[in-house]
Amino acid sequence: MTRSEENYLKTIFHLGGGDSKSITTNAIAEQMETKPSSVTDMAKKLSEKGLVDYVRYQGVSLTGAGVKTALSIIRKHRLWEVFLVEKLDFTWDEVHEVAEQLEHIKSEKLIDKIDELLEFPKYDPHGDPIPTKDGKFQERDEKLLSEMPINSKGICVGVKDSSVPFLKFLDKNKIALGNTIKVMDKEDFDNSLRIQMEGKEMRISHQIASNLYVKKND
Amino acid sequence: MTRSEENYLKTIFHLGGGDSKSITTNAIAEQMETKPSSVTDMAKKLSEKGLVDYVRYQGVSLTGAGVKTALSIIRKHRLWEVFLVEKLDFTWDEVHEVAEQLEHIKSEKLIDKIDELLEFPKYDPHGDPIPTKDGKFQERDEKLLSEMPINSKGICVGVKDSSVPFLKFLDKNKIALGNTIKVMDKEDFDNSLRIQMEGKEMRISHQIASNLYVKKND
DNA sequence: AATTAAATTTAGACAAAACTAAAAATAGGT
DNA sequence: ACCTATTTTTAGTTTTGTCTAAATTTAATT
Ligand SMILES: [Mn+2]
Ligand SMILES: [Mn+2]
Ligand SMILES: [Mn+2]
Ligand SMILES: [Mn+2]
Repeated sequence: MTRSEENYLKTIFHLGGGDSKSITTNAIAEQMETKPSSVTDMAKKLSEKGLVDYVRYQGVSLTGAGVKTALSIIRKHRLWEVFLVEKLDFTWDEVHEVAEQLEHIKSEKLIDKIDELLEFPKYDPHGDPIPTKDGKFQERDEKLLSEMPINSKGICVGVKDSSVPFLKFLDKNKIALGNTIKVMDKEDFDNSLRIQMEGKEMRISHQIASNLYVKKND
Repeated sequence: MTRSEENYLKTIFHLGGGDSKSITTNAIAEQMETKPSSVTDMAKKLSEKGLVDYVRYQGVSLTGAGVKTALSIIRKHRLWEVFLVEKLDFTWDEVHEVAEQLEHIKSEKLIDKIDELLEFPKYDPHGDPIPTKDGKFQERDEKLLSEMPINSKGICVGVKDSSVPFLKFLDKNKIALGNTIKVMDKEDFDNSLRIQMEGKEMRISHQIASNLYVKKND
């Protein structure tokens, strides 16, 4: 399994190709910042290896083996992100780039020991669930802050957009995972929200609210 | 800097090419288990980049920049080995293979933080010195056990051969770095030694004695 | 059903890193 | 100084992963 093959499988999974949904070569190319013709080549190769189902002009979806491989890469990526934050004091906007490299290290013992050292975390620094060794996901009942009704309360548990600028913006505005949130009011005009975060009142644009995951209280 | 280029620089350094000594393509090829013609190709490329001095039919030696790069890879390799042993309970015969991968991770912050987490170790699990961030080596006054005079005492500080079979042999015979050693007697016939290790008497073949580094007690 | 725009694949090329086989240079021995 | 064995390089090929440009298929519109 080459690094490139692993990256393709991971991307296809993230685009939903794990649910036997067909993902177009264009979508994959755009996500990976490469050309559709390169994706076609790789689709053939992965199909040969039994990792994807590929029908010409129709797109690809992951086979069982493909899902399993994708999940193992994602597991490694997220565990390394936790490691970097918890053990080496990286900030949550710094970890992704390094994890993109570390996720390709081949040693089952290594990642299992990292998992143990971290005491088997369930979520990564961005609130994304970490698949277990046998490829199970712990889904969480969460919704976007923008979809919470007025007067509802919850806890901030994840980000949808985990780009560096967004994460830095959240830091600057003291918005962190684990914070309590109460929706006070919605502005019809621009869909902005008035909320209480950790008791402190603030105004939040729709852009922000639609990229924050909240776990609703009861 | 590609992974392959880094491996070549590291190998040339280990073969002595850091002291402006010329290393032959054959020697490099043998060490890397590749073909001399492949080494020639890479010699040209590294020469183009100013990392080695290459004279056709004469071999290569590292430039200043080449030494600096090689040392940074070796530093990473050895720090990761310490990490694996100290933080993840790997044995000293398991670490090299994984470190061969980890040494190529590109993040200055990562390796500096690992260094800090380990409290700036000076030697790796095999007793090899870890270069500092600015490329300095802490050499140690050590000699091979086979060269110690009768009745001299010392401490076991490193292995010359760090192959898996040798390391496992040492484990099995309770020979570990840090152990005290006293040379009792030498057998002229086969150059074997009678020694005391941690007070316990044992017999050691020349093969073993010539692959163990000892720091002599003044 | 025919036309056309968009998506996708094919064909051909390229760079990196390796290999094999042939050619060239070096070094040792007479 | 010449011959020869060894070392080293060159030339040409392969594999992986990418690209561009051209051809093909699909899907949408009339
Ligand atoms: Mn990430
Ligand atoms: Mn993440
Ligand atoms: Mn090693
Ligand atoms: Mn070592």
